[in-house]
Amino acid sequence: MGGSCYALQARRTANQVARTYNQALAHLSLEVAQFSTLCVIAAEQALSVSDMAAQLGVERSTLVRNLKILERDDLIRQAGRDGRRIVYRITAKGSRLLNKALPVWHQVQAELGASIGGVDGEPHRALRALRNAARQAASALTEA
Amino acid sequence: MGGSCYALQARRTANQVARTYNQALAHLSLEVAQFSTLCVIAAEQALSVSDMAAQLGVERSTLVRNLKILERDDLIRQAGRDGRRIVYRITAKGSRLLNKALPVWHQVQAELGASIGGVDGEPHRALRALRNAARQAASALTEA
DNA sequence: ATTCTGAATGTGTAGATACACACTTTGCAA
DNA sequence: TTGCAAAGTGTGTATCTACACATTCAGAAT
Repeated sequence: MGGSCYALQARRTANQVARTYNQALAHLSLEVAQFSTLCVIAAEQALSVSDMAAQLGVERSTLVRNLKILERDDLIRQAGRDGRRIVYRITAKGSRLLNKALPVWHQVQAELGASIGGVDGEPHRALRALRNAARQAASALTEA
Repeated sequence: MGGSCYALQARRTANQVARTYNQALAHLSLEVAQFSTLCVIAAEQALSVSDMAAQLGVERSTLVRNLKILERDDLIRQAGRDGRRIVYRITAKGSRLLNKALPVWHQVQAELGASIGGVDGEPHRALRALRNAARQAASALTEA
């Protein structure tokens, strides 16, 4: 019964996938959540914290704590404010780390893709579909 | 680039799905992770903590902390040891809460299923495929 | 100029996650 | 019987997550 819960299935999958990346990235003392955040900041889109949170799919307050850790480790820094917006930029140290992490990330991506075997974008589609369904369901349930 | 990361996609999806369930369960002060754990214990399979952890797809040490919270809230209790194994059982309070949570859970499941639209088991298959791929990839990368 | 509204960010608190390490018990082997 | 290896469980530490609430600031209305 509980085993068919979408939340449990999704969490199990996310945990296992994250563990796979984290094991590969461990020697760099970098977790995949931090890697993703670094990638967004390195893209130099000058996003606000709120926009980054939306792009990463995490709560804004969650991202604030994660950014503090990256800043503490000197991987990113605040690059002034754009009005109320705070813009972060990647540091030289962050760029070096990201450059070391990228080939590792590519390797895991390739390994995962190979294990899945099917079309490359297929899991992405399934995940996005489930995510969107969850958003819709949340709205539907809130109204009721 | 980072946006195509399987880990990010899986995490975003898991977070969004969990949020949907959690919002629906909020009035019971129950989170979906706790709900899943309660379901496993209510099944009365007399599992060890390690086996439960495997079934739930979380680290054993993670489950230990989660069980402590359920025990603190008087929803489960230790039902003696079977050799080295510790067996937990659901309490009367836990059963009452679970009975209140089940219809909510069913509603969210139904809402999610409707939003997905396709065959019911389809997201489960996609999630399981990705999970297994991650396990395989982890093994492959560890050997290398 | 003052007030007010809303946007953007930060904090308190609490749970979820996991790696590394430590402890306890069991069963087997010398 | 004693010692040891493995199974099972617990703890230290750190990160990730998010809701509720607080704070700060820009721009608009009066």
